[in-house]
Amino acid sequence: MKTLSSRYDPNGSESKIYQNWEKKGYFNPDKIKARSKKIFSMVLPPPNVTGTLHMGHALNITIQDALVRYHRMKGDAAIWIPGSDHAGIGLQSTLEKKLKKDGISRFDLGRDKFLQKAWEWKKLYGDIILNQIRAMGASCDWSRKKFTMDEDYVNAVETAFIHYHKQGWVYRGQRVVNWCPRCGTSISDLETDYVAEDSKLWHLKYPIQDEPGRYVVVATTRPETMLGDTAVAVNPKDGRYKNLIGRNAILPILERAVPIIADDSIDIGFGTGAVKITPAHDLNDWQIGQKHKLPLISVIDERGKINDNAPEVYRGMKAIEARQKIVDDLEKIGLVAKIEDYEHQAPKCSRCSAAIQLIPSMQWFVKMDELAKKALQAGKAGKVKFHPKRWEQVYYAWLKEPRDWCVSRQLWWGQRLPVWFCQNDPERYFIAVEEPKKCEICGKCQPQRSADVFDTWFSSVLWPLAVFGWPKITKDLKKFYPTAVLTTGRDIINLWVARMVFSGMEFMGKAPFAQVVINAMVLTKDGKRMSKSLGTGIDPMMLIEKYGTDATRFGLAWQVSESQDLHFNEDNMIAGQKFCNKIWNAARFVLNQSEGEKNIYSLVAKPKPITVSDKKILAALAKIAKSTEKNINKYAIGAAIRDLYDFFWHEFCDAYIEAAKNQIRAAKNKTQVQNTQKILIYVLANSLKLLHPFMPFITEELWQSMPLKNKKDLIVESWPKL
RNA sequence: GGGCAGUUGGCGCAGGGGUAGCGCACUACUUUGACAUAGUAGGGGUCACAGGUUCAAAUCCUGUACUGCCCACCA
Repeated sequence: MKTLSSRYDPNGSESKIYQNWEKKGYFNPDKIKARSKKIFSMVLPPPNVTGTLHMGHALNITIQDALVRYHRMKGDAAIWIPGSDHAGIGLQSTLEKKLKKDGISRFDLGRDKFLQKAWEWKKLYGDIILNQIRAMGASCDWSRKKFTMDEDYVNAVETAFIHYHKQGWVYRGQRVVNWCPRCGTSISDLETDYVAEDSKLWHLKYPIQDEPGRYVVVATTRPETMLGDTAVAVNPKDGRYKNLIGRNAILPILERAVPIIADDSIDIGFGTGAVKITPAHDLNDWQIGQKHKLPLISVIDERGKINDNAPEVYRGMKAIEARQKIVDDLEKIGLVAKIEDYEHQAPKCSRCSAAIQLIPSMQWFVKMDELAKKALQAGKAGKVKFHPKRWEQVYYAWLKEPRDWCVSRQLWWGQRLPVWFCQNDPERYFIAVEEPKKCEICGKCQPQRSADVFDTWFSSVLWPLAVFGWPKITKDLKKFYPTAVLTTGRDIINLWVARMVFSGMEFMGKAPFAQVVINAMVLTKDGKRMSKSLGTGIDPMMLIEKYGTDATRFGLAWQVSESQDLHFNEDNMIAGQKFCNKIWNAARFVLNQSEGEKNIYSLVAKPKPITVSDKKILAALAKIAKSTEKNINKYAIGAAIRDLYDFFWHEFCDAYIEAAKNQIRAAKNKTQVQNTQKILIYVLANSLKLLHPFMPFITEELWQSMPLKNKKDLIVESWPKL
């Protein structure tokens, strides 16, 4: 083994080893013979093609790859499907930001040209991402990779929508939605971040009609919405206002009369106990408006500006500008009773951070009642289990009271709704996948397809079905659905996981995965969120170049514990690098012992211990094999790798290898020497197997040099049974 | 406002009713035929705080403080 240098260098060998695995088809279970009847299937949560992979992805890939490699070695038909997500609003807003730097808006380009640019972006980043996944050593089946806008995937999306439509769960309606004026689209509650902002609570005096000098004082954080007020509401139990109920207040400036109504939902203790009601621009007010049949006066448009329903002086102003002007104008006429400092939770677009406006808008919805019930039942029946268990609370909390799902977005990048509007009667529409030859409404016109696209998640939630060919009942779908385990971040339990469960239940009658593993979140060393914009992000590729893939994977896995977020520390990659070196050199020593001898040892027969050290190391090996398996089955990969480290470094290298040197020196005959050598080979070989799921490259490389009989590549070797 | 986590040596973390552990960093010695990205030996912690249960608490219970995350339409 003179060819092995005393330092392990990952850079030369990793990509060659990966190519060899891929070439031999090991990632595709159709190409290798399963040794067990079990099937282990998994889908990679598809990364967004918005940018490159981050440490969170790296951790997730490390964990998943360890799982799939373990099961492959167990002899299961193991499959792991890779792919990527078109990330509707995410990519569109990223691309628009980039265009803006060149002074171009998407409207300057037009839909077709913009989409062309989006596809170029997708190609560029999609390829980068796929190469990153490879560099991580991920043993996923590239022959089956998917993208959420592949032709067959779009078909799956449309099929799902039409199915919901046939069930009567799809409806179109005007609702107050979160609207991002920058992205120009509705966004969901889940895409809205609330940011604490120092603001004011303005107490405004609304004169009572026919009673000069009397006022009702309302408290608001958004005075500009006063332009669209259609009522003032008080709690019916509130003694202060009892005699005002049923009368009218006059909106100042506008001189418009609005009724004073009673509603139980009003909190007597907050502000003044009287609330201005703006059904068009507030969710709560919308509901009150529905209940009391109040008119809807929209005063803010889709660009976040005051529209023509407002007095001329305010028209065209941004909402925030109008706010100041209205307060000034009211102060001039003495109708501001009080201004309090107030910390307001201001809604922001989670994609672009623009201030969200609530505006009424025509959108498409999917009713959640039946679907949420299915996901809830799947959980309660134990068909979907969370690790750690406590995350199921998040899942249940949301499913208990889900809002109907607004599935339409006013974006360009995405799958378009299969909805067609009649040109002669634009309020009427029908649903069809293919471009219709004639209008199903009037029979004459050439109907126009809706410009809306689906919410990104509408397609993402079909991932575990669509990657296997659904809606076609393919061989893959039959064989690999449902998957075994989903590993993902806690931030998308509701957005993605819960909805995948009901999609699977609805379309396949089975939950799409039995286990959900919620990974630790990778934070900076100081516990801050890693983000490119803050400059706190770390590129996993940089670590791979610096330390090698195995060391990077080791460093990540080493830091993982079940319950904790992970404060990323690069020192752990150094530990990984050192560990690789340790494995390398231990192997060098062991292989030197058997120099010149090839293909002589068999792992089938366990060697006989002679000395106390022999006994100890064989017992320790049996123990670590058992605990590693147990840890993997519990998804405790951090515990698994930490125990393996201790075993290999301390019990094998520090204790046994040192003892072996003495044993060989002190041996009375050749048999005794050979027995020690045999144990060294045996323990090393099995250690390489146990380490392989976590550190695939160095273990495979060393395995190639092992003097073993009937050896296969390590990736498809059998998991040790000791 | 509700919920969930965390608080253990300088840093990052594991453990978990009965002499406090790991990696990195630190100190001393060692280039001996696997490895100086190493070995041997060592220094360093009243396990956030206050009560309680117990023969025994870092570990279980209650409360407090701080940190972080999630959920929620409080105008």
